[in-house]
Amino acid sequence: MATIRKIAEKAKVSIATVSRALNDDPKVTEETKKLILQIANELNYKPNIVARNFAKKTSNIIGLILPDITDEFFSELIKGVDEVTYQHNYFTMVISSHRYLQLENTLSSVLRNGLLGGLILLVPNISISLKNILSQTKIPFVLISGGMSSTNYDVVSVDNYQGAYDMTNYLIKKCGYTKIAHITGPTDNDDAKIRVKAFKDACLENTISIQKNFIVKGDFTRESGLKSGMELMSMKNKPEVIFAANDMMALGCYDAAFKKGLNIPDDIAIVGFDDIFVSQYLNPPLTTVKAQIEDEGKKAAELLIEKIKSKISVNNKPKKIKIATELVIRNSTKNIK
Amino acid sequence: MATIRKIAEKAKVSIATVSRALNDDPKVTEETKKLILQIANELNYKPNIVARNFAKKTSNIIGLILPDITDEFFSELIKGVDEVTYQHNYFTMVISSHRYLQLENTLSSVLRNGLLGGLILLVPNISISLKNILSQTKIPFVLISGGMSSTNYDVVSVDNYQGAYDMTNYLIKKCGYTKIAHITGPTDNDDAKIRVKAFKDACLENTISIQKNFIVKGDFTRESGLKSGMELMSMKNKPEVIFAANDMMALGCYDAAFKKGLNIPDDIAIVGFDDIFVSQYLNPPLTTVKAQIEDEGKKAAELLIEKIKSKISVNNKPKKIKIATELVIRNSTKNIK
DNA sequence: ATGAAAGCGCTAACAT
DNA sequence: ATGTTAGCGCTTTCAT
Repeated sequence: MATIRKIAEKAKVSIATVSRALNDDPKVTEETKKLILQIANELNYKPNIVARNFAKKTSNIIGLILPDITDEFFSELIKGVDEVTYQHNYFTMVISSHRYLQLENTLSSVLRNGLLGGLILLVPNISISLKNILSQTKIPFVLISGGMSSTNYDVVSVDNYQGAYDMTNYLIKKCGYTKIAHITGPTDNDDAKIRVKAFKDACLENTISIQKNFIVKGDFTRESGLKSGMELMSMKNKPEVIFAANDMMALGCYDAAFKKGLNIPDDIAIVGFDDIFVSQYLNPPLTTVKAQIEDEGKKAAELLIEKIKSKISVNNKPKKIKIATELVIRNSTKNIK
Repeated sequence: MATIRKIAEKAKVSIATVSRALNDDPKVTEETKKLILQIANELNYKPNIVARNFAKKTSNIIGLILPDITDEFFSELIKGVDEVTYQHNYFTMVISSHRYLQLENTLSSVLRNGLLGGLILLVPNISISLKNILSQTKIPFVLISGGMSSTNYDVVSVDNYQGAYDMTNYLIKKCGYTKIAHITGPTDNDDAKIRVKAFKDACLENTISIQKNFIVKGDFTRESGLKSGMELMSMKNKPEVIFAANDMMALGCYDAAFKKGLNIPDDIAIVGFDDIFVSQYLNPPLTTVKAQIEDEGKKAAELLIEKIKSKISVNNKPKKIKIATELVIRNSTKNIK
């Protein structure tokens, strides 16, 4: 395997010059640079990245920590991240926070083993223990998380508020619904929290009163959608439409409607959030909120690399990037005005 | 940041001893080992993996090279791989072979930059140029690929033959269809090739004659499924059932049936291969062939790690692992006997 | 059982 | 503009 030493010998220069030439140092003559590059090419030289990272005490590997679940949009997210890291000559390392190990453990080992030059962290919320760990690390990171609240971190997030707000508004203003239920996500999930908030705000601003029992708890799974959907559909005075905090739960509501023998949208309308692949194929196709997840990955990676490259401006204000959402109107709702 | 040197000082031993203790070398006294471990713990020492890999000229990072497309099962595959690499103290690095760069370029840089200790490679087929590159590398690898033909490589593959054979058999024997069409995948895709082969074999063995124009080319996309489906459904003497080589194309056939005003399965039956998430939600739910993709990832990773750890037995026969498939009977076919 | 020292391939002062 | 050299943190001979 060719090393800079071999190149140096062949070119009759020092390894330092070779290193400089390879790194395009302007202090090297064009002539020698050309020679060295040519020899490197002949020898089919590939720099040893491990040695380089080790010597520079940096790393061009970016970690992407994902929860230990399979989610449809992970591959989109990975793709987005990888696309921009790749363009900047970084590598992407996908790391699951495994069930046996809490996120905290995964993090604290990964943050200090020298492997990573930066970190993108997908978390349901920004907990105290997370803050503790993150406060100890020197490597740049950005969070992907639903809430971007008051933290000091750089975070990119789907614009949950706008998305849920628009949807609720659409339900009220365009469709004319007044009896609107909401199935929430997990209580510790920031995306979910913000979606309820926006839902409530939109109702209030349209002077739609929110029945307490029209807001029921879910956990983002299809099963919980089924369960909560059943609950809602069994009420004597049932809602006209159910806004599930994500599409998977909307799916569960479809199951519930089927069980109840209710027609969508005539007997009960259903909408979701996410626009997962299946949603367009449901019967009827699901009205939902779509976010560009690949874009979220890209934005996170861009922000991270910017942070890495400008270590100076570490005291910049934390950046909060929102990924725009868009309403996808299909046939699970109708105009009842 | 604590290093072995600091630990050595505190423990009043040499760094060599610390290194040994940390690596559980039996030559170190239990006593000193205990002391060193305790100090390491106090200092919150984390080994620098980059330094270790560099010194040992090995790497505990396993590369997983994926094509530059988003596919639903990538995240399952990644999960499977990561689960076992993690258990063996390896990391998983996901690498897309980017569109600008051919797989060959991605590979040849990644194979020699020292970053990876092993490689899992997902490829549509095993081309000559791929063989050329792989023949030059010293790092252990395993392929995930449809065909496992005559190559000298370790490869894990979905059992395409059995899956497609079973499906065809089911169509003939259980349902009683005799006019069966097949939409193939891309011509250079080994999974696709084997599926056609199995389809033909099963027809022949059941003395079902195969009309030439009943085998039409597709490319695994929904659009091609629509196109080929239209073609098939427009024939004066159209097939009773279409076996699409994957679910995405079956989806396209659903679109075609809709356009043609044909009822599934009464006017035309449709089956697929893969069992992607959406298939169960189609109307009617799609009969298809399912493979455990997460398992495929696990198997690939296990095989790779086995290879890495037993560098000696490099001359072993290449292993060929098949991931079992299972028929998922839903309602896009019916008994016409 | 432990220590001394070389070295992995590269970068980055510091000379010249 | 180029060379010399130390050193990144660790493993691994080779001594002892």
